[in-house]
Amino acid sequence: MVKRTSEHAEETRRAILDAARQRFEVQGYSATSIANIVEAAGTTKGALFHHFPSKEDLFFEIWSDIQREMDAEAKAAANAGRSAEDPYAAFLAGTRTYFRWTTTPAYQRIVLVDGRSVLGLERWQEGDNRLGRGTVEQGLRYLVKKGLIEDKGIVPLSIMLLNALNGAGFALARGDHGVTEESLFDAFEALLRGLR
Amino acid sequence: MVKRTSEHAEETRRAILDAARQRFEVQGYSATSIANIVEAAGTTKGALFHHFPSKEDLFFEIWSDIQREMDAEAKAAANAGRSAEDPYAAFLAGTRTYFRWTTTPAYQRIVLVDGRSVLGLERWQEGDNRLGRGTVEQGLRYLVKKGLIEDKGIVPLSIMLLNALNGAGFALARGDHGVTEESLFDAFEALLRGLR
DNA sequence: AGTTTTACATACCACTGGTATGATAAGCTA
DNA sequence: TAGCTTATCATACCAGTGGTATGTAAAACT
Repeated sequence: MVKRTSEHAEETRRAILDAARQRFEVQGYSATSIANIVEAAGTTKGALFHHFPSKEDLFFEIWSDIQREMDAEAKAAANAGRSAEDPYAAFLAGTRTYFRWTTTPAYQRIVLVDGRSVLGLERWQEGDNRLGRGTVEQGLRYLVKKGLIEDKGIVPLSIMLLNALNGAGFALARGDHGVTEESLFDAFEALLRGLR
Repeated sequence: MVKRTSEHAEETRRAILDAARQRFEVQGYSATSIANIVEAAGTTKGALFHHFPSKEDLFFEIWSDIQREMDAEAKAAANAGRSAEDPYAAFLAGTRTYFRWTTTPAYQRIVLVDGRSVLGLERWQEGDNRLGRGTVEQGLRYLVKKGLIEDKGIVPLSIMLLNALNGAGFALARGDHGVTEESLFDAFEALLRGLR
């Protein structure tokens, strides 16, 4: 006998989201079937398609969740990292948090690898601009205000710095020869401070 | 009546590669079915699976071809761009060629988007290191030799610069607000020259 | 001339994401 | 409370997928 209260429906929804997130993270999107997900979630295809219009939409919701979590954490780190002595400190604290995220399997697999191919350019751009990049841009504007960076080309700069960190995260996770978290972040800091 | 000479076999193989490359470029990997490819190539599944062990292997061969073409062109541009006055010139010429490639649908869709998810981390890393990044590293070492850059952290730097260009290519292709080829490459040049 | 190998073509297979249809409990209205 | 609607699933089914097994004719080789 199955319950049909709205609270229980929310439980089902969460179970599906959690199971899918875990599978997407370790197996990737295409290797994870709907049957896989509902089995792990202890429910059926009917429930999944009742709560989500398609596998792609389910993925998008998980993708958005992760992006939001990352963004909130990075912003918090930036705020906590403010320093009277070094105006770069807040920005660097935020980017370091982001960098750490790019080394996690969840962020790599779901956001950086599969996100690009599953969601089209359009939705990817939307989320990308609103979250990660917007935060970097904000940080750069602060540095401009402090007179540490020229104010032309902030958008191009934010694009490049963010992607530089993405690549660094992968290199670290792959264990590329001759890279450590510190050496990577040192290089990033050198790039940033070189702009003065 | 079908010919069975080895030359004709090579034609068939090429027809499959060409058809697949075109479809992968405009539709992406997962939206392109084997049936699609063999229809466009004017042959059958039997022929495709005779020449390629799997759809993934077929993709890998196309991916490798594109990477090689790009790398050869970038190296040629770097050689042609050498200048007695500006030691950065050769490096910038090479990276600009790479940047142009990152704005093409073929490179974006096949190498930067689908390549990451279709091939695993392993094969992706292998190709990435051997081609694109190796070339950047080589260029950076030259700048070090000229005394323009500190010699610590060349590997991290090459990782970041290459990925910075990747992101720039996407931003340009997507028509992100406030980005042009020149503004992007100016920002890149600023990052590089800031390392002095 | 006879045998093996190459180069396909065709028929099938388990499985995929998605849909249509049921079914039952909860909520809502009169 | 009776009767109707809606939310929440469950099940049966579908066209299409990548891949395999089998068939077949031409070429190459002995």
